[in-house]
Amino acid sequence: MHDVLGYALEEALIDEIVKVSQVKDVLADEIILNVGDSMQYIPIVLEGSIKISRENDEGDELLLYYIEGGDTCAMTLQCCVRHTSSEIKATSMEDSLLLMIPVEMMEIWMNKYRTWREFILQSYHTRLTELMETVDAIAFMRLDERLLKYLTDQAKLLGSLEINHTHQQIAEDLHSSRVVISRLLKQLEIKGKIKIQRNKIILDTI
DNA sequence: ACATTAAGTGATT
DNA sequence: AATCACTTAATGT
Repeated sequence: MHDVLGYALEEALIDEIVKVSQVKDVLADEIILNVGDSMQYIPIVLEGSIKISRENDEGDELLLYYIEGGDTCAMTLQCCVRHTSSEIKATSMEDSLLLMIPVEMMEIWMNKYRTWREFILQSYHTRLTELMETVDAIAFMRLDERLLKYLTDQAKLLGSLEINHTHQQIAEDLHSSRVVISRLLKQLEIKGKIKIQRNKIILDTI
């Protein structure tokens, strides 16, 4: 744990974190938090990666951003502090390790530890920056560009050039339809940017 | 061998 | 770029 958080947080705080929080194992593609759920814990990703997406009542989805090692989710913090239910859905992208911190510690540590305040503010900032990046992508990029960005982002995050998703899953993340994604992927394959296999897409470079 | 699920295709809006 | 209707291919039992 020290390797992920130690650089940012002071010793006394880390000691407290160890005392009150618990570690949770999640498997790949597990839904950690659904829209409407409420949170008793602030999760911090120790290992692995989490995907944060928006979802409406019809089940339409849109990927917002990812959370990696050492990061926490701004939206979750928000819904913890205000005791409202979640506006977002969190899904693990691979087997991951989460550090679950009881909500009530949030306020106490905000007053007590400067490094905790900075950690939380920093987290808000990076989440907001990432969110703007995806807004840009949706507003200004053509779908084929967005798709390629999606693929390279996944590859970077999972540290693998192979992406084990069906066209359907990709379509859901990008809020498009399966046929459209299939066709765009075919075009990318013809251009030599990717190779397509069943349940799998391979890029030759990031 | 058969059923199920993923991916490809042509036509239409 | 989305949707429909249909085909083909891959995979599990």
